[in-house]
Amino acid sequence: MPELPEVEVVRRGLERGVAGRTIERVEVHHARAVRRHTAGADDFTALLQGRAVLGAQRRGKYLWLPLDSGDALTGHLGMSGQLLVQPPEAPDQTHLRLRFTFTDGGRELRFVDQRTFGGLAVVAGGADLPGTIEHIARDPLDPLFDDEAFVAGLRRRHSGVKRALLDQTLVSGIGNIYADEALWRARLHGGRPTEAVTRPKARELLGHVRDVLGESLQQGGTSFDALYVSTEGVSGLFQRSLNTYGREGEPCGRCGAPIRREAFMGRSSYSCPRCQPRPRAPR
DNA sequence: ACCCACCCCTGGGCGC
DNA sequence: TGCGCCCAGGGGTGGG
Repeated sequence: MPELPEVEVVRRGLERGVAGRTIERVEVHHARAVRRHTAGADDFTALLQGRAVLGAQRRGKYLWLPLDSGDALTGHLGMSGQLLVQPPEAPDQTHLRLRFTFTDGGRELRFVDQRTFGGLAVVAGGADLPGTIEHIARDPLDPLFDDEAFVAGLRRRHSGVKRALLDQTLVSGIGNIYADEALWRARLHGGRPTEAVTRPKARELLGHVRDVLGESLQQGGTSFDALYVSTEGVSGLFQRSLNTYGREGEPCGRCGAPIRREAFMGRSSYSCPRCQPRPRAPR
């Protein structure tokens, strides 16, 4: 599951469901799920068994569980990953990749991932901020996010606004859905050159990003289908509030013009052709 | 710096 | 029914 609201929903579920518990056993059902743990699956399990989970942290779309060893169990959900907290008797999911049982004999943690773009790894000494995640910027809901640094960084770039929003080293947590939604609110086409975005407009855009992420989080995130669920298997509701994403041909909620879809970076961008006019030389 | 093409996968929907 | 496309909230890499 991809973007910040959905990942934050999962983080909260992990905080409630596994923090304070001690891992008893780890089962690797699919090697790809631990491919980022370069020392291999056996090393992965050895570093986890008997370790207590101290909490659940997030940076952008990356998650990590600090352990009492000082290491961190890091994870990224990719396009279709789920971290579920399930009773041991619950039947195995079709795409169950990893299972973690706990010494208290309670609910298991399961990593389920249809497309296997996601994965977990143990990062040595990474309890505070795993080294593999250091390159990720803070997200706009992070109290330490620096608004003015974002505004300056955006305007310093030579790129398109949407590319910049999707660049996790500039600002994290934004993916295809929330980039399109924030751009619609800001009446900006994603191809607008970043240099041409005024300081006030950049601040306004950031405000819309923050709003849309926050509103979605309150709704439990966006769930078009059963792939995007909380640790309890619950779907979010924000798809009802989307203004552009996935709504090609439907009327813009502001002006009524049919929402357009354009190819972008091998995927799709949705925007209002009237509220978000294409720049002369889109990027 | 930046951009692109391409890689990693599975499955659902669609046209034929 | 089945096949071949296209599409999907991710990121990383290597070459230009």
